[in-house]
Amino acid sequence: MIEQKTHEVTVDTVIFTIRKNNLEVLLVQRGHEPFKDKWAIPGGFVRLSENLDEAAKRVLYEKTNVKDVYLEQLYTFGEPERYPSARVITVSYVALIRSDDIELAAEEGLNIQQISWHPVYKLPELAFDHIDILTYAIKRLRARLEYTPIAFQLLPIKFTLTELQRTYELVLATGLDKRNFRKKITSLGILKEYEEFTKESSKRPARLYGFNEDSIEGRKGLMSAS
Amino acid sequence: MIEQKTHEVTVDTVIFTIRKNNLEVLLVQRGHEPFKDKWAIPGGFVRLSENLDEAAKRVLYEKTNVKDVYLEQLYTFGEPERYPSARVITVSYVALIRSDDIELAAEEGLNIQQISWHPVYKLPELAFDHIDILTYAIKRLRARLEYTPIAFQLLPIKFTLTELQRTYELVLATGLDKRNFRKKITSLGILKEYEEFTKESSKRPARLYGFNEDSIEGRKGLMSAS
DNA sequence: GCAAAAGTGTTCAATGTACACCCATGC
DNA sequence: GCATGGGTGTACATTGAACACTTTTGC
Repeated sequence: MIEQKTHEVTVDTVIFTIRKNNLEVLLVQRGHEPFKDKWAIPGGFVRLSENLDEAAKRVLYEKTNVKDVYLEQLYTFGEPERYPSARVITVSYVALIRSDDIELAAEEGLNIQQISWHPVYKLPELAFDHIDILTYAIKRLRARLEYTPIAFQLLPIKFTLTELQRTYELVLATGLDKRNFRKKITSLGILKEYEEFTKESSKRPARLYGFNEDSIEGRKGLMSAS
Repeated sequence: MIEQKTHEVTVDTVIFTIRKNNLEVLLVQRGHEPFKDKWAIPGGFVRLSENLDEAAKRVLYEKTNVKDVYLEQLYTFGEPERYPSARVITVSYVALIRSDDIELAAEEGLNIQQISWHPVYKLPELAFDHIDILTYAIKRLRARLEYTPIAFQLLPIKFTLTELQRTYELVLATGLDKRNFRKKITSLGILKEYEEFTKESSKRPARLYGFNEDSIEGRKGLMSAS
């Protein structure tokens, strides 16, 4: 690589959602070199006036028009050669959003870029070292899910226990026992029952639940495969 | 703050050891402004030719003359005002070293700096946002200790079970039951027994143990308070 | 009345926790 | 012989895992 005077600092945000019965991630298709036409995790330069979290939030908002979502710093990648012809250090983030909140932004600028969702278990070829970032993001997401009530961030405000279980199964890529799942999740005191039921389905209506905001932090582990 | 063209990127490494029956951290006393005379976590700028881990290793080696120690990236701090008059983003690391390996380096340069160990539960006033970094480092260290066989990194190659337990207790800041501790730790298959015993003590000799390198990764949780 | 998803309990195994006494040594 | 830290086992409680049938609805 060419030696130069400064580092560039970017944030890259891995944005997950549950969509079409899949765990999906938002990617942008690059409109120019390097890695033209390859897919990349949305990111951008950190402005001098903003902190890292703010930069990640800004990128997220620019791409999806959502604010106030779950956002967590993941890891900082800084191999000298990770970016061709410049020293770019990237601070990666993980974000979780509810798919019904989303309104995807068209990418401004000269080259019209594709921006779209991809199932995490069936990814296209990615630019830079983004496959490493994404792999690590999935690992972190799984670890978080087993410790903290984070799945709610991926679901609508009101959801059924079956939908919640499905979310766990999609993220953990495993099957879970229905009775054990319900026993465990209800014993945590993080759910509130609504006196409402699903209607649309042509089957037995399911009770709707929500996340109990009071019950903050520090819970014990969840789930194991069945 | 003054707007400027680039970010600076540093690494700061929180170096822990067990010393004098304490969990201690290595700090340098600053010889100049800003924060003259305040204590700081050892750090340095990331060179353009090295990756982040290499930068952290270099800093560690410069201060302590040790190599090949446990080193893990912690978190990246990037508040615009965290550093006066410049935008400095720091990638923090945690390192664990065996106190008997250490040979503290005198700091080169114009101002002679103090470099010394401090008990983590009795710290001096720190420069910048270093108290935040250190607080987070302790949190991470505790979490790691409960999941992975990391305590060995803080002990001599050969150690007694009492020393190992003491290490857990110092890091977790809690008391542990001797029998339960021994039952648990020996059941993990990560220890090897030596046919050697302590001699120096004026009490009953204790068997020495070592870390079994074969038993790699992915173990279950450890310990809880008694 | 039947197809389809919702809902519900018990048994067993594994793990965690509490707890007290004898042992080997140096002095 | 005594002071000091080393070393050991059992009973109970909690948690996790396996497993199958009844209920409610729309058609």
